[in-house]
Amino acid sequence: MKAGSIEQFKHLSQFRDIRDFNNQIEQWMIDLKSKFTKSELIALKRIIRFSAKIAGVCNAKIQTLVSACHEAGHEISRSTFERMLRKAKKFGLLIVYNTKKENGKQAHNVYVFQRYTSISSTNDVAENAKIDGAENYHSSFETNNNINKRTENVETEDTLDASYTSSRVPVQFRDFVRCFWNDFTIIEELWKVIQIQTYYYTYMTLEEKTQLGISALKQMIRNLKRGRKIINIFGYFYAIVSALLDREAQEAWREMMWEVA
DNA sequence: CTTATTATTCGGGTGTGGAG
DNA sequence: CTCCACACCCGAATAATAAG
Repeated sequence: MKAGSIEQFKHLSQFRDIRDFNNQIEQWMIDLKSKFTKSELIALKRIIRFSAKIAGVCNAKIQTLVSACHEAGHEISRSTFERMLRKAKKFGLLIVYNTKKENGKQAHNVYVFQRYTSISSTNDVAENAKIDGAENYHSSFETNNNINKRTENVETEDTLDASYTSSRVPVQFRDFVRCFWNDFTIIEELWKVIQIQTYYYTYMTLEEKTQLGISALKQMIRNLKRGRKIINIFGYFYAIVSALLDREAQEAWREMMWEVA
């Protein structure tokens, strides 16, 4: 891969836009926040900031990122940054591509953030996977293998994946759900909940409904990760959406009262 | 409070791959 | 061959936390 301006790495981006990227990062962070040290998180936040032009792609070299941290008042050493990158790579959060200059010389790296991958709703994801101390000696080769195996399993499952989702479901919503349930039936069911609940809210745009769905989903995922036992995700989802709509209606009502008064 | 244990960071050394 | 520019690794120094 040749070095050069960030424009030519556009195709590497895994995200529709910056909001999509931020959503994904938020999900990663729920799992990974505790896996990084304080300084590593500073480094991570910095590289995320540098990945805005093309959502999720960063072509700045490490030294640039390190000095950017220093300018922001955070004294981070290069080693710390590299450690963060190694960890992030191991978790599958990002992929590092090497580039070469025109003359074949080794050049800067391109860091590409990946979409969040969670196999199921079970909360053991955050529990096991102790990545520190002795396990540092595991080669990245090994880790990559594991990740490959996991994705393979998902792909060869009997159920049809998210790509079979009906086009009535907004893409944004579909892509968010698929991180957790890559199954078109679940995605369509969840979207149905939104449709039913917002049926009489004729003023709501599709965009607003999508955002409502995503924030309700986030809340559900958060609670699942905290270990809450949820018997029926659809029922739980329904309740969250209902609560969100109630709150919204209440606020709208209050605003109206203000206008009258 | 001081001391012991653990976690985190830093600096330097190693390896790679191409250029001069 | 050496040099450069980078990623990667390891041990010592330092910081944070627990124990006395």
